[in-house]
Amino acid sequence: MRQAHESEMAEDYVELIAELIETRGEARPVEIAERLGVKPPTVTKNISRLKAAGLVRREPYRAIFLTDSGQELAEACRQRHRIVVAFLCSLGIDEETAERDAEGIEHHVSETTLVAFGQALKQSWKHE
Amino acid sequence: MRQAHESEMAEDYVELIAELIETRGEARPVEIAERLGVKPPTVTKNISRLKAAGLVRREPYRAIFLTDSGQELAEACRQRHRIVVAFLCSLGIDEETAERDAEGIEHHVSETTLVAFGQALKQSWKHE
DNA sequence: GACAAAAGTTAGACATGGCTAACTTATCTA
DNA sequence: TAGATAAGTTAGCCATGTCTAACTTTTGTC
Ligand SMILES: [Mn+2]
Ligand SMILES: [Mn+2]
Ligand SMILES: [Mn+2]
Ligand SMILES: [Mn+2]
Repeated sequence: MRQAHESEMAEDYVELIAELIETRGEARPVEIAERLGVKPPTVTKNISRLKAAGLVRREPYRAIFLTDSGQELAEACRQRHRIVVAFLCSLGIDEETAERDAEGIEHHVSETTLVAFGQALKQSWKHE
Repeated sequence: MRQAHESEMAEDYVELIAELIETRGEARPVEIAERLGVKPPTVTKNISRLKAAGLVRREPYRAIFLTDSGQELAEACRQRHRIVVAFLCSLGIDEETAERDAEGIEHHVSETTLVAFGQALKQSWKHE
C-alpha cells in the first residue's frame, strides 16, 4: 500500500532547513529563497503550509525550526539525496549534473530502488 | 544553458498517445484517462493545451494525432523511458517497481545521465 | 537613540492540473 | 431508424506553487 507522502516542495524545504541549521546555525527565509531560486513571499507562504502540516515550528519574523516529524522527514530526505547523488557519481556522471538530476530524481525513488542504488554503490567500491 | 522543455504532463501525454496509436490504431480520451488515472474532462483540457503547444492535431470528438513536433518529442520520451526502465531492471529491481519509478524519474534525467545509464546497461550485458 | 537598509509579510494576481455536474455528440443495438 | 448507451465537452470550482507591489518589522550604523 502506498502511504501518502509529502509533496516535493515539503521535502525540498525541510531538507534545506535542516542543512541550513547545521551549517549556518539557523534557517532564514532569505537563504531559502536564494537556494531554491524563488522569491521571499513564496517562501513565507510555503513555510506556513509546512507549519500547517506540522513539519515546522516558528513565529513571524523569526528563524525557522523543524518539529520532530520535520526532523525525521529531513533526515530521510537528506539520506536519500546523498545516496542518489553518490550513485549517479559512481556511474561517472560529473558532480554538478549529478546534483541537478538528483534534485528531481530523489522524489521518485521508491524504497526498493533506493536499496538497489545502495547495493550498486557498495559494488562500485569493491571494484576500486 | 537550459533549454525550455515541455512539462511532465506534455511528455506523458505524447508518449502515451504514440503508444496508443501504435498498439490500438488510434488515441482516444477514454483510454488516456484510464491509463493516466485522471478523469475525461482533465484529458480534454490537457489535450487542448497540447494542441496550443503545437504537439497535437485534432478536432472535437475525434481521435487524437501527433504533429511532427509531437512525434519527435514522443519518440525521445519513449526512448528515454525504455532506457530508464531497462537500467533500473539491470540493477535487479522488479519490473513493476522499475516502471513506476521510471514514470517519474524519466522527467529528471539529463542527457548526460541518460548516456551514463546506457553505458552501464551495456556493461551489464557483458557480465551475463 | 534615530534612521536607513535588510528581511519578512500581506494582498492579490496568475498558470497548471486536478475535479464534479450537466450538457452534447457519436455509436450501438433492437 | 429510434432510443439507449458511451464518449467527449463545457462550465465552474479547487489546491498548489509561483510572482509583484506595497507594507511592516528587525537589524545595523552613526
Ligand atoms: Mn529535490
Ligand atoms: Mn534534495
Ligand atoms: Mn512519466
Ligand atoms: Mn514514461
